[in-house]
Parts: sequence; structure tokens; C-alpha cells
Amino acid sequence: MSDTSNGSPVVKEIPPKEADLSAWYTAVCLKAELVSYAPVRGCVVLRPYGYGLWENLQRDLDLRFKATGHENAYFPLLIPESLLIREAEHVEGFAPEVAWVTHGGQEKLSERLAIRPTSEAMIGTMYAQWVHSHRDLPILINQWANVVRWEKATRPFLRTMEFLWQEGHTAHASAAQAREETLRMLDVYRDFAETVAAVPVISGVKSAGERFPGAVETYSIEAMMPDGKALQSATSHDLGQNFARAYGISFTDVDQQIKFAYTTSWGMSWRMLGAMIMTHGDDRGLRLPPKLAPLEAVVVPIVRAGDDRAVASARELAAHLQAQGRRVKADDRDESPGWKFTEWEMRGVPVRIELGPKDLDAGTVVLVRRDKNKGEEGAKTVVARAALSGALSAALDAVQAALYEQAQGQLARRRYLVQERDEFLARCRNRDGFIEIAWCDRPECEAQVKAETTATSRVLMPLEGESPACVVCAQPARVRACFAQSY
RNA sequence: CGGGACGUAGCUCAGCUUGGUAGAGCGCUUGCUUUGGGAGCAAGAAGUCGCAGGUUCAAAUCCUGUCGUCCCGACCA
Repeated sequence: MSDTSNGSPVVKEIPPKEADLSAWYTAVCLKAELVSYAPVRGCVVLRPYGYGLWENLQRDLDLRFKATGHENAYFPLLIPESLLIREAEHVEGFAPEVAWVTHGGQEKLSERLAIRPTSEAMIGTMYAQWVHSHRDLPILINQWANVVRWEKATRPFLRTMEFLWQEGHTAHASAAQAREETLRMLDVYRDFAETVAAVPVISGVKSAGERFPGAVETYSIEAMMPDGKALQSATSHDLGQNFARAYGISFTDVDQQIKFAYTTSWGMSWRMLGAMIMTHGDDRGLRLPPKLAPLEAVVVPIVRAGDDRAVASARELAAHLQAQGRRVKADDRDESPGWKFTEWEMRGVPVRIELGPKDLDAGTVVLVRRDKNKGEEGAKTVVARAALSGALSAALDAVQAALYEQAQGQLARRRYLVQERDEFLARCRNRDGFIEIAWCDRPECEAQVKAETTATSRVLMPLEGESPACVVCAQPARVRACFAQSY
């Protein structure tokens, strides 16, 4: 997928992806103008092109939330300490990462206010006020918000101190309904990742050690990055009655008994964009899936001396496509065509439409797909201008499909089902990818693996007839576990 | 939070060892010629050397502190 036709990088600030994924990733995020570092440690500015990605993610995911019966609302950023500490495990889990507001103006506050690291405490408190009867349930609310977590090591999208996400919070009358909701939203995330971000994932339940603080069960979708590390891309938590007890969400049921509600929470952040960037990018820069790309196509006019038809024609073409709802623009800047080609490839635009004198004479345009290498079969096609709309649509679909297919191949190559303890530990240490084994599901065993390899279980799945002994410790196996080093 | 590296023009970096007038390439501005894979020529503009102290006649250069970025680890959902 990468351009290795000549030794030097196309965009000199972007090192080869293979050589140093970290350096490649940071360079691409900055060069493609997705983000800039802000004058605050660990925070980034999401620039218009990066925000365009986020808006497209938001729009698609939001439709899916609405389609599953949820409504949006907004809750306060600041959470009184006394509320946050109500759920013991929850506080303990988040304590190291909470930022505190201690002063208002010159005046010291009588109670510290946490800047939300997540909103279970705030939303739980409100749900307690709103829920009295089984008739008030379920409550199905989502909020799009920013949160702050005091992180020590940060990277654009993957881990920043402040980040954008959505957090869904629901309350139900029964454990079964809460579990159903948790799994439903997990599947929404899985489908979104695969069909929109074109990032294949594995999904499943988390081990006890990897569970959200305060949850009964945590589920996640996990993507595999090119360096063999897993990237948790969304989570869905069945909170049982833990938070309902802590925050007093109770209701009178049909049997006239007062019961605690069952709650869930689920979230996807802009980290998903990081997964997408790392999964699809190549040595020329970003490759964006059409469904998320801020620009689906860019029209590059090619001017020739004494022939200035191309610019006007490109503008007209772009306007025509925009009228059909396409995210397209004409690049009429005073730069050479080659410069624009490189620029838009680096920024990941899925399709380029070239429009030069030859095309103008012939009534054609040239379509170039970003997912293909230069000179590769099908990379460039000449289409009649009258057929452009359909051809563009087909090309976008093809790019979307090809990116997913390539990513699926990468994932498949990094999945290993292992029977031997030594091979398991070696592959974990070696960062080979998802290493799957029959596993005992004991915290002590996981701690042992982590100490020896720094890998942890990412998700657990049902056993599929593997040997009944844990590959690590030989105790009875209860699940199939997928181990990996992770971001 | 520990180990390592780095902050000099918009970008990539040289200069620092051995203190003495702020440098290069790319980019930028203007003009002309160009334009189907990062164009050419000419002229021009542009830097409190991350920040704050200290040593010194003199600091980008030496010392201390601090802020930030990157890499490796620890922590983390």
C-alpha cells in the first residue's frame, strides 16, 4: 500500500510509516492539518479539517443513537467532589486522572469541583430525581461532550488531556434490559467502526482487571494497529445497580416494591479517528474512508498557456457535484497541479478529479483513487463528463470497500490462535497482534502475563472447543481470551 | 512519574565542543515565464535563538531552574 517507488518520501516531513509508526502518525496529524498542538500540555486544537472528520463521525453515530431510541441532552462540566466519591470503585479508578477546580476568582471553594472525567456521577444524580416509577423507565440519553483526564503521556487523538466524545447513559427497570442495551450499543459501535470508519474490530467482554471502575461488565471493540498494538475504540458498560445504589436511582415497580434501576453507559471518542488514521494511512499520508472524509473529492484544474478554460470548468463541475450533495471542492489556488496532487493525497481525499485541456476537448475527466498506488491498475480512469456523477459515486464506494478489505487483511494477519504457553508469551512480548488462547479468566493469571510480557487481555469470547486447560497456567479454561499489548 | 533526546525564520535543520555582527535549504511576498506528479528566473521580507534567572566586558553558545515536544518504560480505560 505504500509508495516505495523511489527512496525519498513524497512529503519530506512525513517519514515512512513502516520505519517509525509513532513519528509517521504525529507528522501526518500535523501536516494534514487535522490538529495543532495548543499552548497547554497534552491538549490539541482540532483544526477545521480534523473537525470535519469529527462532524461526520458525529452525524453518522448520532443517527444510529436516534434510531435506537436515544435523545441528546447536556449535563454540567463541573462535578462536586461529594457526588463523585459516592461510588467507591469509580472514584478510586479515576482519582489519578481527575482535574480539580479549587477557586472561583480569588475565593477558595468550600468544596472542590471535578472537571468531568466521565459523567456517571452527574447523570446518575439527575436520574435519581427524574425516576420514581417503572413508568419513567427506560431513560435513554446521550450527550456529546468534552471530558478531561490528567494524562501523563499524550498523543493526538489517541490520548489527550481533553477530548471529545459521546457518552450514552441509560436506566432500565431490569437487569436483562440493561444488558440488552449494553450489547445493542456495542454492536452499534462495531457496525459503525466497520462500515463507516472502515476499521475492522474484534469485540467482546473485558476481564475483571480491565473493567470500567464500578461496572458489572465492560464490553469493547478493539482495533489492531500496524505495530501490533490493540487500540480500544469504544466501550459499553453494564453498570448493574452499582451506580443506581450510589446515586439513589430507585423506582416503584409494578409489584409495588421499591427497586434500584439498572444503568448502562457507553462511549466513543475522537480516539476512533486515531484508529482510522493509523489503520489506513500510507507513506504518502492519510487515506480517509469516503464516509468520514471532509472532502469526498477534489477537482484539480490543469491550466495550459493560452488556455484558461480549466479553472472555470473545475468550479462549475464542483458546484454541480455539490448540488447533488457531494462534499467536493475545486482547488483553484495558484499552485502547480503536481503540488496539489501531492497535497490532497497527503490529506487523504479519497478521489481526485483531474480536469485539463485534453479533457475539456474530449468532454471527459480523469478520476484518481487515493487507495491505489500510482500506476496501479484502476488507479486512474477517464470518464465522460456526463457519466461523472455515477462514476464518482462508484469510485467512492470502491475506495470505502477497498480500505476496509485491506484493513481486514491486516487484522487477519495479526490474529494468532495459540496452544502453547511459550509461543503465547513470546508472541505477546513480540507485539505480534491479537494472541488468542483458551484462558482461565483469573486476575492473578492475567497479572502474571502482564508482568512477563506487558500484554493484557483485550476481550474475552466464548470457548470454541479449545483445550479445556488454560494455556498460561493449566488451570481449567473458561473463555477464549484475546491478549495484546495496547495503546 | 522514571530513563533518553530535542526546542534557533512558517517548515527541516546548521551554528554551541573552543562565548565576540543570526545562517542554509524549502516555504512566504512581488514580477515575468510556467502548469497532466511538489515548476524556472529575478528581486524582497522574515528570527525577543522556548521562557526565567545566573556567570561574563560580551551568551544561541557556559551554569541553574522552568515550560513544551518526541522516543522507551511505568501508570491509565
